[in-house]
Amino acid sequence: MSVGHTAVTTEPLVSCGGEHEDCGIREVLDRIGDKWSVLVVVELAQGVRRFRQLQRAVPGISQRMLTLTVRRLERDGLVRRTVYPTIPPQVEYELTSMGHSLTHLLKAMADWSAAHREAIAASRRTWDAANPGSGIR
Amino acid sequence: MSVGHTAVTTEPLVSCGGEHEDCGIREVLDRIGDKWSVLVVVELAQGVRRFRQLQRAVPGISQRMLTLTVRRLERDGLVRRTVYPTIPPQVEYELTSMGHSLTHLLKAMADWSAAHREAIAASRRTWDAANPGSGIR
DNA sequence: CAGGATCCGATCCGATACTG
DNA sequence: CAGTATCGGATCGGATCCTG
Repeated sequence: MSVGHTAVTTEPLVSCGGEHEDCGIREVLDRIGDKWSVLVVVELAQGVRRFRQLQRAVPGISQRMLTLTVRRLERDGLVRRTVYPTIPPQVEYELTSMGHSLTHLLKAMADWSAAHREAIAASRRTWDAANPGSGIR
Repeated sequence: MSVGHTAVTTEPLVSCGGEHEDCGIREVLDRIGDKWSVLVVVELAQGVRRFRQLQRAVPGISQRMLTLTVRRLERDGLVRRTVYPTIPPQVEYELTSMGHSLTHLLKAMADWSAAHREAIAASRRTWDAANPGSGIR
């Protein structure tokens, strides 16, 4: 029963394939849901980058995390790593075609975020005011 | 090392707004990038659910995590929680309109995952074979 | 420059016990 | 049924030091 509100109930059209429990959503999040991956991918969407260049472009990331992040992206086939045996060493990172396809998904996330950021922030303020000291965040 | 088509470079068209560092992507991931949120949302996309019903529908989730997950979703305005003061207590959870809009994004994630799952798995196998004992995963 | 190795605190999450 | 409270292990990520 609808509770007065709009409740258009426009047919889910969502979820996975019916009664199937999980789609591949968790797999995507396991891959890019960490703290830095999407930021690195977004920067690489601009073009080829070297290691230090990436680190400067992603404020706050440590060498350790940049290394780990870029290694995982390479392992998944989203990023191509090219080493030039020069002195000092030079390493270039760039998105693969699969990496580029991912940026379309990131664009969709950015759009959704922009569209609902205000509403979410407002909902949080309301909820926090109604539930003081709940410990939730 | 080029795999198939190399560098079509179809113009990023991606990223955020130019030189702007971060879009809202990280905000989205901070919200639904945790272990259980998307699974709960996907289940709620099917319709109204009670607490135990949700827990049974999402295999492996503990009461604690279900409570925390559903509370955060409620706080963000993605889920509406309705309490019926009966004995035993009855609580219903359902997606808000904003929650339903999120399912479209989840659909996009599921589609991308399905389209690239094989390629990613293959890339991992190749990488793991070429980098034994790297510790990366 | 581009990392590898190590230490360590913060956080996440599962298991368990208890409550109205 | 629908939670709350507490404990502890596992993982994540930051800081630092070292190397070719």
